[in-house]
Amino acid sequence: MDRLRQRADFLAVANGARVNSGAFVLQGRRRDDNGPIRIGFTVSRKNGTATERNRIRRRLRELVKRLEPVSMHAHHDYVLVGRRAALTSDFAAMLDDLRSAFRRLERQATKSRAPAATPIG
RNA sequence: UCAGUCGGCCGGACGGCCGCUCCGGCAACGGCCGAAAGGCCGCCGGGGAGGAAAGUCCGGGCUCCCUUGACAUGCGGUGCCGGAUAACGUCCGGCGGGGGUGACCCCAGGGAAAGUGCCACAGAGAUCGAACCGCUUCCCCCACCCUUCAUAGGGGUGGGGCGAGCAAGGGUGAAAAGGUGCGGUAAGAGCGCACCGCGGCUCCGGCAACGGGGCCGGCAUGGCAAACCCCACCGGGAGCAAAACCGAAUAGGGACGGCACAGCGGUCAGUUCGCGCUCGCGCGAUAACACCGCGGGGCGAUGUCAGGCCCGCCGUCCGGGUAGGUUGCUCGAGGCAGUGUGCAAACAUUGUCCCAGAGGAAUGGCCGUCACGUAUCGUUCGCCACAAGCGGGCGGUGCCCUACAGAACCCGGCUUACAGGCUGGCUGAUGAU
RNA sequence: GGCCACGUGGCGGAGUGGUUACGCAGCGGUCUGCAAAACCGUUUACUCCGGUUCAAUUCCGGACGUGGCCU
Repeated sequence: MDRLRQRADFLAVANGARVNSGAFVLQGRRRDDNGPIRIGFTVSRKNGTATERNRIRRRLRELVKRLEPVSMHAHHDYVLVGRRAALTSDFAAMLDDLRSAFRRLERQATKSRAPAATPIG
């Protein structure tokens, strides 16, 4: 699993499907190549000072690490947008939220996109 | 003991599980790629946020641009004196002014007798000083009183007017032209005197800012320069998203080659071709270059008008350059300890250490134990006759489970934020000896 | 990360060392059968903390906030 680093990639994922949750927003997009899963994190200036933003991003990163890899699909890009609630929310509860968010994202993707784009993995 | 003041330092500790990043090792082991050199993953060892990393307010290094140097002008900054420093608006020592009983704190603290400007309202007057009320007085007029039997005359008191003198007092104001006291005068006034203040000259101390003394001047010179300005000193501009190297895709530029000939109308055309017949006339068609007219798209900071310039497709090569990558990137005016010089800031020297280098951005996530703090409950001890109250110890529980805050090229400062704790000097008050 | 600019009523927006215009909005009134429009009156402000000055929204320093540019 790679990290998303280019600005263009982030913008592309932002146009894909999205799912809101209490502490974060999950965005996802299928890529048309054979690369690995890539995930990026976005925490904007509105969420607090640099220290608080760092902490939000680290907790989100830890969530993804703990997540079962089955939840994510190969050659997809994902972006987690941090919210201020991620600073103080209970860690186990956030993990459950992330699992359900991935399931909802998958349903949304199959529904909104052309039927040819069947989920893989 | 209480209150205060000025510094210095720290800013959780230990452990478990799972991770991130950089450097080194791959001599050994496992896996993958590769013909090999070797690379990657696992593995082993080590490093991994701050006192402010912050604000970006100053000063440097470094890089590019410009001048390719010096001076002047302009613009910006600094501003008691001396020192420290690579430099500074920083720091240290001193001077002056202000505040505090004191330790100590605060001050952009050069020039207002070079010039210009401003000083609202109020007030008579706000800057080559002034005279509203007022004070004094010569003369004139009026009223009353005294003198006289009465008038005149004379004297007195009060009021008014003109002129002269004055600036004490009142009033206005942030500020009114030295202040206080005594003398002096018609009333007053530096008019005279003493002290204080101010200015000039001079002597002494000090590198200097400045301080102390003497003599002289009767006093002139209101404030604002964080208003313009004058004087002295300093400063070229931009910033690591600087800059250097490598370098896709797309568009565009240049060269070469190939393919096309491509807006419409006219001229070209008294041409050429075809047809007809009354045989020199009629009808129809007529390419390119070039020229003319009309028109389409694009271009100049904008609008209108006029004018100008440019205009197709494919391939190969060349140069610039974007995304992206690599470098810049951490050994430095470096930290710690000792010694010496100096009141100090600091400097010199010796020894020792290597101490973050990320790049949508690592240094973490989840827990446990302990310490600290705080709230509350229980218990116990001291002060007290008891109670209440105050203070302390122990235990349980809850909260915070730590404040402010996250390197982004690197240093020296300043400023701002900060739970809690440790520690040193000094001052005042009170008590005891 | 770096470099700039700006903070004036509820909103927009001038201005200046001496009691802050103007427009819209709000409130009250006149007019009207009731409204609208018009007219009259009226409430509300210089981001905060220090300094200079007799006096600061203005000048100086600091803090906080907002916006823009390089990317």
